[in-house]
Amino acid sequence: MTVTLADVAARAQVSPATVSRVLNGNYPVAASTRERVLKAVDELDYVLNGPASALAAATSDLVGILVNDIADPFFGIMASAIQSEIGGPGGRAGGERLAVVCNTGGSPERELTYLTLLQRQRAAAVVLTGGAIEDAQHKAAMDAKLRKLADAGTRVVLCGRPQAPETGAIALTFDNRGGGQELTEHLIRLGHRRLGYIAGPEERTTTRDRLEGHRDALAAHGIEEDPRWTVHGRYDRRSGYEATLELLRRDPSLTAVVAANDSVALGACAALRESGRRIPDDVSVAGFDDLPFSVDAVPALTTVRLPLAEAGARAGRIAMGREEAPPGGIASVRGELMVRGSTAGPRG
Amino acid sequence: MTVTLADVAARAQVSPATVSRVLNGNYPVAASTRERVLKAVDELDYVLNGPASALAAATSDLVGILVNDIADPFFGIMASAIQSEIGGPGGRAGGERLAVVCNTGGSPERELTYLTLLQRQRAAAVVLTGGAIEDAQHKAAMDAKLRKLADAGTRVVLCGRPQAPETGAIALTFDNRGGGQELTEHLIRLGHRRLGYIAGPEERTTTRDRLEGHRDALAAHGIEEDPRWTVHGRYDRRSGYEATLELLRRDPSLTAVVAANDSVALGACAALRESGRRIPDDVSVAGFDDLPFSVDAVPALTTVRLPLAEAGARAGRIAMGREEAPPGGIASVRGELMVRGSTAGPRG
DNA sequence: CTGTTAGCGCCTTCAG
DNA sequence: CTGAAGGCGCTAACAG
Repeated sequence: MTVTLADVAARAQVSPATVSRVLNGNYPVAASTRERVLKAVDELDYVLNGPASALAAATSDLVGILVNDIADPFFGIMASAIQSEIGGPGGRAGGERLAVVCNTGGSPERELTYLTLLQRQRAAAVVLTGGAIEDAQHKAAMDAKLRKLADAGTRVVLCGRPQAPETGAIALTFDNRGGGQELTEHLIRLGHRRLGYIAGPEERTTTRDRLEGHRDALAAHGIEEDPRWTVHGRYDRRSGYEATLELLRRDPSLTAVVAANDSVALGACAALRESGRRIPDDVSVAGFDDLPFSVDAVPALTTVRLPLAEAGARAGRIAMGREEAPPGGIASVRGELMVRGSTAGPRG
Repeated sequence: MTVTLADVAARAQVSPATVSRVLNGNYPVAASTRERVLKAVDELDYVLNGPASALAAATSDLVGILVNDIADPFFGIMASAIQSEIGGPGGRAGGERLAVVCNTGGSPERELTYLTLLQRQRAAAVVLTGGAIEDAQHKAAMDAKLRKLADAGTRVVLCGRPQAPETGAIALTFDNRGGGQELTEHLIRLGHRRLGYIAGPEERTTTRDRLEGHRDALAAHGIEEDPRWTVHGRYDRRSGYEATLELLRRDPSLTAVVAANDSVALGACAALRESGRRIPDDVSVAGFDDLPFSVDAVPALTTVRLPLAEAGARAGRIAMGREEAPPGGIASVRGELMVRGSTAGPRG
């Protein structure tokens, strides 16, 4: 029914082993026999059986990519970059590798489940993107799982996620704290003293790091933070909208709103406008990430650009062993403050 | 070194066959033995070998998703929705299925290559998203490939892509033409007579359908189209920016610009503003898709909402055989005109 | 450079 | 309900 290696071998009048060799190209084969084999492959319309190949060779051409939300460009951009680097020569039979994108939705259980599934597939590598969940128990379970993956020969790379020592994983972390600090310092320099902060979900490293950076800046300038000025939400525009209304309710005199990311900032802008405030005349707004749409906001969003595509590409290369891991297995990737129209000095 | 089924069997004092049966849950097993097996699995920290399992059973738990660009929310949203529906019971050993997301970048070769790779993996299903490339030769190659996949038992579903008769694929198409027509009619009703159109890349069904809808509307209202009013570009904001400058150069008297999608529309807005035109006072702008950021544009974008998440979810269910295919194997999904602030009557 | 020989780890009839 | 046995399709030593 289905064509197998043996069929090709018979037609090309060689042994199955030879066919395997020309297909995998990892072994010397005479040009003439190779031709013959390729011809037979073509005539028979043969397609290698991946599972069988993976079983025999004890490796697969699958690379796992864990993301919180693939519909969010923040993750989409990284996933795309990772994917663009995992192909190329080196894989089995042709060198093309397949990206298995796993949408965890930020759920600890799904994260673990996907890792097990990837382990089951004997994935060649796994890249975990975005912040981690700050639950001690979950972290321990994750670390144990990552260690097992690494021990089984799967390369594990973290992209935009804090290092997990002792797991054998390579980490490319984002300097969220530094970026957050720079951003808030920018606002303080402009003269703001009453700053609202819309944080992401609690128990997330990204959320905490950015918030800590914000507080570092406030502290450095002797600004005492009012507890009313911080609200937690999700990383989407809807949440930014609602959180902003809440902030305005708590303290209508805020002159700036710093958002956990750009999507949240867009929601904040909408809420501010609806409440009759002008940006940046009445209230300044700042985001984080610098996603593609941020420059098109009106006014354009002041934000911290994270080199998502570059980091993803690098993570992909490291995962494939095509780039050396950074010294110590960890590298911090800095963000760049992008000052645009959404921030200005407070009125008066 | 690595734990196998046999190890688990030994520890649970049953045969490998029994272990396999409890793991796959497709066969009656006494509750007590099941307990014992599960306990052994747990104690040994056993993880099923996916490739071996797939080889023996001749099916896998992988589902392919082809997208043009995963960094684009248009595809990210569909991918996310598809993914959310492919899990659940029905798969091997636990019922979790893995989504293999393939970024084709709109390249015909990559599209074909990925399909072969998925075929090699014996994917359980494949969902192709977004418009197709309109090259006769490529189409023939694609159709042949889809047919082979279907014949091999892989369920093939098209989501937002025109039907491919004779391939055994189920199609959920978007009514791009109808949406395009409605959008332009809206502008015409507002009084516009000089409308620029920024089309997507040539040779794409989506591009052509939307453009044809636009022209249908013009024709229906007896508006003769000036060849200068149409420019082709890519589906990104940069392209929209450049195309708009080109349109303005060709005919500064345009009162409306219709863009191939929302990202292009954002770029158009930026170009118009930079050229000193107000939106919608001087020029109206319309997009397509209604991506999440479109409502946050200032002014908010008039566009055609495509139910991407719903369509993706449905495609996922059909791919998993959890929802019946539409009659005739094809269903057209309509868009909804979203009238917002970026369009208004022309001045004067 | 090429053929032979064993498995890789699991599933699935077939008996019992 | 459970065990035994064969094979899924391919690769990786070994020889030659």
